[in-house]
Amino acid sequence: MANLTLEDIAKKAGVSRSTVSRVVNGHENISDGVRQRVLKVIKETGYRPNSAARTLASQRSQMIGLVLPHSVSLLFTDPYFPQLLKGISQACNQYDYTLAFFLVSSKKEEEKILKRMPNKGLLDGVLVQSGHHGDQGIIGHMIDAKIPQVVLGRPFRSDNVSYIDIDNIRAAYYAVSHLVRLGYQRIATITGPLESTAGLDRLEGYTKVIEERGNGLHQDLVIESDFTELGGYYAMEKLLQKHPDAVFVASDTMAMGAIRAIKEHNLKIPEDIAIIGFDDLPMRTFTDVELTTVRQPVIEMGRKSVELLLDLIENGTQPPRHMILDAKLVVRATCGSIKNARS
Amino acid sequence: MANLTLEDIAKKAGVSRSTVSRVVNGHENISDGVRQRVLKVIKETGYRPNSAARTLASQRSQMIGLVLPHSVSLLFTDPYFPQLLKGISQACNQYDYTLAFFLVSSKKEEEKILKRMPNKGLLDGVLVQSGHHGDQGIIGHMIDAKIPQVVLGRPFRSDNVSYIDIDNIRAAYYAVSHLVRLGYQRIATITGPLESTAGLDRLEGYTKVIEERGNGLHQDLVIESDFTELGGYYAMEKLLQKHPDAVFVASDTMAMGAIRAIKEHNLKIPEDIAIIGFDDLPMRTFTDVELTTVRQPVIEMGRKSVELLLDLIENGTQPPRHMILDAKLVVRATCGSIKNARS
DNA sequence: AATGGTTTTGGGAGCGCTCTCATAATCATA
DNA sequence: TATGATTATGAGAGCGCTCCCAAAACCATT
Repeated sequence: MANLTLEDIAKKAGVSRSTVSRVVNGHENISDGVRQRVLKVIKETGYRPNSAARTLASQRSQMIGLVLPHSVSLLFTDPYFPQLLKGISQACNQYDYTLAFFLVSSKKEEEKILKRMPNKGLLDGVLVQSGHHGDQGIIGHMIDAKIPQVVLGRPFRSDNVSYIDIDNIRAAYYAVSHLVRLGYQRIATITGPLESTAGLDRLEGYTKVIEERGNGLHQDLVIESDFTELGGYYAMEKLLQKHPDAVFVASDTMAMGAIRAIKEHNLKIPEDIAIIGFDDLPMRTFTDVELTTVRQPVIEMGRKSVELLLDLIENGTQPPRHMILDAKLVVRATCGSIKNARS
Repeated sequence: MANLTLEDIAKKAGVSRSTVSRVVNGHENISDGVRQRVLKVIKETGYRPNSAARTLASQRSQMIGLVLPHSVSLLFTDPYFPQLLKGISQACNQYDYTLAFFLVSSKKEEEKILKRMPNKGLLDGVLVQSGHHGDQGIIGHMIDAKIPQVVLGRPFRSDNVSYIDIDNIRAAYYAVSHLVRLGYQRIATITGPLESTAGLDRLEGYTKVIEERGNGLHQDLVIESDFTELGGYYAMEKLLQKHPDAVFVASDTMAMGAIRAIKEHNLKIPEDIAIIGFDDLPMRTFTDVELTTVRQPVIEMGRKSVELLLDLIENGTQPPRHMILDAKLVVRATCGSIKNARS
């Protein structure tokens, strides 16, 4: 009963190995009688095909990798990742692919992983979380190794690579416009790290609105931070000295830190300072803040990235494709209402 | 340059396939000259061994699976999982194993995954997150398929399975004892789901302390919940009617909910109600609460579980092993001090 | 120089599957 | 019933590696 092979099943069913293979893989042109007989033997014996042999013969592993580079491993406790993983997992399960997970927590690990990954017969393709300068190494490595690849988040050099992302510039533009529309005058921003495209683009959206408004862009209302709660806290501490009446914070996690700083100064949200975040993570799981924020469709992004990658695997790498998903502003309590802003 | 095989390298280096294989796998008894020559060719050509062929020939995939069953997929946004994943990943990287990730988000997915996983040549072993009744199916499946397995968290039937966990009874006992020592009189508890061993054991630790104290166990100070923030919130809402002066909450996430409820009633922590949580998750990333809690060594648990599994894979499954790690009480602000409790 | 022991190398037989090609069975049509 | 077209099945050649066994090369003895 231990480890049956196709050949064993074939013998028991009185057919050839090829025929059993056809049944297992659901090919056509099998007479019904034979199929039933083979299926019966398979069920009785509990036969499971050997994945490695399959991979070797077919040159397809039915497995894709997800790489979270060093630059994001620090942020890994952010609820963004469980969501992403959920979307990716669901798609993998749906399409019968196995997901190999690579969390790179140090430069040393990166080397090891990069050595192991391009092995033929291991992965059919990879998803790489990106957005940071430091990730170009991994992305380039995959290109060199000719492994089909989809990058999550626009990478810095995107001309020869497929990626999926939202339009961060537009989303930020829309969020900040909302603050303008509500009548806020001194609108500040806490940005993500500016070695990330997300950080850069969200700042660009902000800048665009402020410049269009025509009152001029105050550099001291712009503070770069790092997508962490603590970073948001310190950035807000500094910002409070400049007395903004609204802040566009480039991530929900940083927004939590900013809110903590504001509360410590006994200021009220949104009465004294309005806040808009970015991500729409399930923060309410941990806090009671009704954060106005930009919703990133994280789970959907995970799903779509898998679908895009599988398409790339099936149909060759043709010109790289760029998939931009919609983000939308979710208005809750922290941005205040028009009435409030005017009073 | 495309896909070189051992044979190609052998030809280029003027040796046999076997010799190249020996060099690649770091075997001994290779003359230095030959080794250098082969290594040089490998470097020049960028040769990478074919994983599938290796697996097929050696009957080892160097890959382990991590299964998060349906019962935990709902809790997956809990920061517990990123931490666990981090520990597991690090160990996998260290020992040159690849991690296959299976998040089961529905019964239907479970079937598919269980069909795929026991394939020979896919996984050398699996880690199964557990603690719930519902997971016995998956655990049993692995036993039947004779796949080496380590369960994360004591499963309900643990006699024929290896697992790793902390001593939840002792940890809870210790935490509640601390509250007693501080002088609290009406100590309540919000439990985890009682179809989980963790929920059950933490309640048992609580019960033991209360009974030993001799004032009797008040059933209305015990409320079962579900490890979510919202669950903690509602449980606390109910509990507040019974006027406890301290609450042992069986998870940090629930504690956050409980704290939210307490604040809404304008009660002070710890002056009016003391709180002890469980997990020591990086909650301070999201809130400013200085939560007294029981630290689970989650990352270490991840690491150790991999080591245990690899040991099982190497040395056969012998009698199942049970590894119990230490948890310890981390005293912060929410449990109050002796002074405070007496005043 | 012959003997026996130790390293180092090569050859071959799989591992269990897929996939093409050839053959056999079946069917429809004249 | 013979003919060709169609469908169902089998045989064989790999996929690229590991690992055992035998042969060759090397080494130190006597």
